[in-house]
Amino acid sequence: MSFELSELEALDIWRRTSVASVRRDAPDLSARQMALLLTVYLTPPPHTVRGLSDLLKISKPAITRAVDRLSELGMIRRKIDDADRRSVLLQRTVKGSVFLREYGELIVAAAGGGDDGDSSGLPPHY
Amino acid sequence: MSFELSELEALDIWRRTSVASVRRDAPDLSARQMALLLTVYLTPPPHTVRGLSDLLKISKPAITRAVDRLSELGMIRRKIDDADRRSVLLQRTVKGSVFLREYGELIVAAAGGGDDGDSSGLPPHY
DNA sequence: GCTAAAAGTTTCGACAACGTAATAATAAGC
DNA sequence: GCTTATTATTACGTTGTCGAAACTTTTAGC
Repeated sequence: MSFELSELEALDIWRRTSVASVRRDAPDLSARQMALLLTVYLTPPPHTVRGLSDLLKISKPAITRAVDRLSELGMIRRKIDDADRRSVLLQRTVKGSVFLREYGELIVAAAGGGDDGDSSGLPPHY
Repeated sequence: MSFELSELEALDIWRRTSVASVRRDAPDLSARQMALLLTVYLTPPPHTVRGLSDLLKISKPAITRAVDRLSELGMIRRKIDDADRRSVLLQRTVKGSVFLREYGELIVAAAGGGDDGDSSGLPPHY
């Protein structure tokens, strides 16, 4: 039962974070794009299209498109690997760091704040 | 500094969950769709298009489209409000409950499991 | 060097989602 | 009851994304 509660709590933190992010007018990233972005920022390099394709079990063109999108948003950068010029290394950017830092703050606020305060972005009757 | 670590930990849990969900071939929901779905399931009804539009600060057509998509996936259901037949009440479905229950399990696993085991879906070299 | 393999991207037709504006359908004001 | 307001959806033109297959560039095999 405490396991049950824990799942519900986890989902509710996820909800508060998602709602706060959407309300902030943050870019409407898909689950794939978010998973890719987080992987590039939080796991050790190098990050290649092929590697991410295997990790996320998504086709390479889908990775290319996600990188296209995240590049347009300035959150990721392509760099040709000098050691193997077929490969493209995916690198972090300042803008992406800022975005994820703020996202982390949202999660922490959603987890720590509980249901008090205004941090959840919910109207009073909720 | 512990605050810093907490944010990083939070983001890493988010990463493991997102990666696991994508690898599972779960539907590639956008942040908006996920926020809408979680709100319908975790906050008290009634849930209307108008209400969600205000809550998420998104246009009503965008809500309608998100509901269209989630309805196609069988995760949500429309029901006309008998008290005010202009309004549409958004209701849960079995399929949506199952999806979110499993999602909650993914979060709990990502948070509790740490970096041991195979639950993160990461290849050995990560 | 020449062929085969590998890494990424592009192309294709099809579908999904955007914001704004226009349109049903219903309720409220008086 | 007739007008006005409200709720939700549809129409529109544009842009983003999909999987599968074709293509480009570079490396590896020998």
